[in-house]
Amino acid sequence: MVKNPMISKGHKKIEMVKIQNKNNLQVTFSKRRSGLFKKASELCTLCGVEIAIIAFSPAEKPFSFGHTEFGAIVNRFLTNQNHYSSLSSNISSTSTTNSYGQLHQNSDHVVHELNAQLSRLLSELEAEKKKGRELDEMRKAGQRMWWWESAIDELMSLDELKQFKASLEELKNNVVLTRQAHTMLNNVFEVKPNDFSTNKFYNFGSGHGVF
Amino acid sequence: MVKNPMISKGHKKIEMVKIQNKNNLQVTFSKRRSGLFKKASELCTLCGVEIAIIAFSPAEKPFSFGHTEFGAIVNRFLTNQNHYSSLSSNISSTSTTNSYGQLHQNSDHVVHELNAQLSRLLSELEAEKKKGRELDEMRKAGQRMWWWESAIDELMSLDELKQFKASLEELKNNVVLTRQAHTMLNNVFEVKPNDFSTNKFYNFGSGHGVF
DNA sequence: AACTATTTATAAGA
DNA sequence: TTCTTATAAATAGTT
Repeated sequence: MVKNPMISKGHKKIEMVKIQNKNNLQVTFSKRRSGLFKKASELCTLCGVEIAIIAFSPAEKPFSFGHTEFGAIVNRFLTNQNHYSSLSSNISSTSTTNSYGQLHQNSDHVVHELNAQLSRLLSELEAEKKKGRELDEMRKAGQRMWWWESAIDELMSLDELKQFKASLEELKNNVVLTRQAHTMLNNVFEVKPNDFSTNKFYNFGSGHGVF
Repeated sequence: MVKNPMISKGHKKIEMVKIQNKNNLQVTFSKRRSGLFKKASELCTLCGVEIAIIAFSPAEKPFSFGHTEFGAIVNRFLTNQNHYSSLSSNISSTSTTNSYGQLHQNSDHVVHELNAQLSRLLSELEAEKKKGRELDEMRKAGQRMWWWESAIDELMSLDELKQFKASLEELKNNVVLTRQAHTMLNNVFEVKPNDFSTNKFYNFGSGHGVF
């Protein structure tokens, strides 16, 4: 439309193939990740829905968009496995700091995310009142932000989850059990779906530590 | 078609608040979800990174964007628990029908639980990528599509995971064990982080079924 | 990090 | 639902 001596200073359409130049790739990732999270935030606000995103950067660093409880569930699971002190303290003390640190570097998007946070807070609070427990835990932990954008320290606990699973496999394959234990193991490993609401062995419906 | 040359038929800037009109909200959700997933797809292609998204529609229906392995890992986990016939078949055949009802009944918890699932699965995915084996299996299995967009039937197996976990808790609390079993159970429930690479009990590094 | 030409997304209407 | 189109928003290349 505008014709002047400085033609085509704007961008060109880019081919949809992996960017080879490392620097361009990093810049594009940052820009587009920000754009993606902004879009997600807007969609959450406009439609009142839940969205969670995990994106692994070219440097394999995980970035996420979502609810604070996202990582807290994993934390709670690990806590239930009796190593609360080593993991939970680490998570709660570092995630908040890192979240804010990263967020300050992206004030434009913080505005959007906080807007989404605020608009959703009211309706979220109502739902939480009915439930109560988990959100109270989060509040006590001081994690009051709804939306965050940061590397996910919590995900680094994957190794523990893998080890837990491996332990279960070993248990299944090798343990010598009493008859009672054998029955229970059968329940564990050959459980049938949709038939447990009245079975006392499976009534752990506290709402905590689902997995 | 054009009927009036310059009348404002185009869109207007919209306020970033929740849309009240149900119909508009649904339309906007669909459009923007598509846009979000497209952006994610482009980011994946351009930067060669992994991204996964879960978005819950206004009707609490889960939509996801991610790698095909996303759901495959869940199935693999369940399969490894030796109830393949009862669970996997159920998942593939009935979850589509039954799952939505379950979601409606426990949407709050499901959101949190799915988030936890997502975090684990993506971490798992990251681990798998480094090893490469699972990806190769998927390719050989003919699942060559990178990206998909659909309701997540695989995640509807969450109830089974909960029951599995509950069973483990019961086992931990009540089983009468041999010394060997007791040792193994201690390993399972009191496992210490980052200390298992040399422990034979935890050497299941086949690349399969990490969690 | 900021700028801007251009592409892309999308709100409203058909 | 899908298509169209005016306009808003995102962004590639540059400074």
